Amino acid sequence: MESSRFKTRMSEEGLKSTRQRAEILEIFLNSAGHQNLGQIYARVAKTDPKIGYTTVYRTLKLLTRLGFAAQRKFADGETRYEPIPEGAHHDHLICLRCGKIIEFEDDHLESLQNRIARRHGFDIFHHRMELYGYCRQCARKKSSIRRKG
Amino acid sequence: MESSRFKTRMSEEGLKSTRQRAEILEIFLNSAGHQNLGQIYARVAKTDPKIGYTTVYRTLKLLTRLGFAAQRKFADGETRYEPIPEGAHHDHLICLRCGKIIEFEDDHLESLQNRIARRHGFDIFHHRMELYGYCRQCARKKSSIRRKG
DNA sequence: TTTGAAATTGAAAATCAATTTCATTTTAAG
DNA sequence: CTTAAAATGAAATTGATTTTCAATTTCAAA
Repeated sequence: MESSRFKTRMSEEGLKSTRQRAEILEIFLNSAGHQNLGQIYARVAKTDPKIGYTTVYRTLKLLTRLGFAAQRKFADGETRYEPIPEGAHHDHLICLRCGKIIEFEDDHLESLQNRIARRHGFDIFHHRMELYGYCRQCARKKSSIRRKG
Repeated sequence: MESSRFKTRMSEEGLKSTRQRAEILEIFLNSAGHQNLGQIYARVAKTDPKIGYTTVYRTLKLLTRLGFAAQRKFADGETRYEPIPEGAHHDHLICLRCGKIIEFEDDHLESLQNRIARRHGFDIFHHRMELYGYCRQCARKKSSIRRKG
């Protein structure tokens, strides 16, 4: 379970386990990925209105530092958090109409990146790749109320 | 010349040509790409201290809307502007040590993106791709004072 | 060339998310 | 238990971006 890994990691860092941190992790992991702080706070507050926004902010920052969460900023400028999945690195497809965010993995992309980096003498640590457009459903409807991006 | 294209476009939009706008475009085009507002304003102010920060801000926004500039936000969160180059779309390699930003084009990348998008039923309008690591010079030195990213 | 409505400018103020402060409370090691 | 260190939460601060507004400038029409 993630919550015990979280406790272990906190202990290792000389940090303390608190009810608030446990609740925030719990809620964060059990809700859809790619939410902003306000959304996460709203969920937390619904469960426990005593927990402050600041604590949610600090806990998400901590989760990010300890590798349980990743902070994402897509082209709309909002800061979102997603639980870090077990598997490999992934990138994102983002629908400009409905806001849907889809994660994908692609080995060819990874190797192509390495080839490009080598060509320019770079030693790559990480990357960011986002594809913006219309998802299948939104491409069908041809209305054009765009969001984000 | 870009400045006359700029005038034409402004006229088309019912906007007015001003000394300030002309100077800002001039300075923007004649300095290195990928600068933030503060840096651009500093250059403008050196040429003409009467021009206000707000005007530089608004003009860069206008240049972006009219397609003369592109706004970029890399992983360090800073907002930068680059002149929009004639040629094809390009992506970025960013050095985490010295901050160097290199533009690159790669057709394979473009076609791979389309393949990925198709696989997920997306219709792609634009994308963002950034590779973060050490440039050749910084990879040689092995010091580790990281910046951005 | 003059006129005047509309647009622009620039300083200051407002906004807004992100972050810090600080008094109080809680945790957990000894 | 004790108690030092850490965490909490409300409020304040920061810093970048954006808006406001009175004064100025542009430019199309007369």
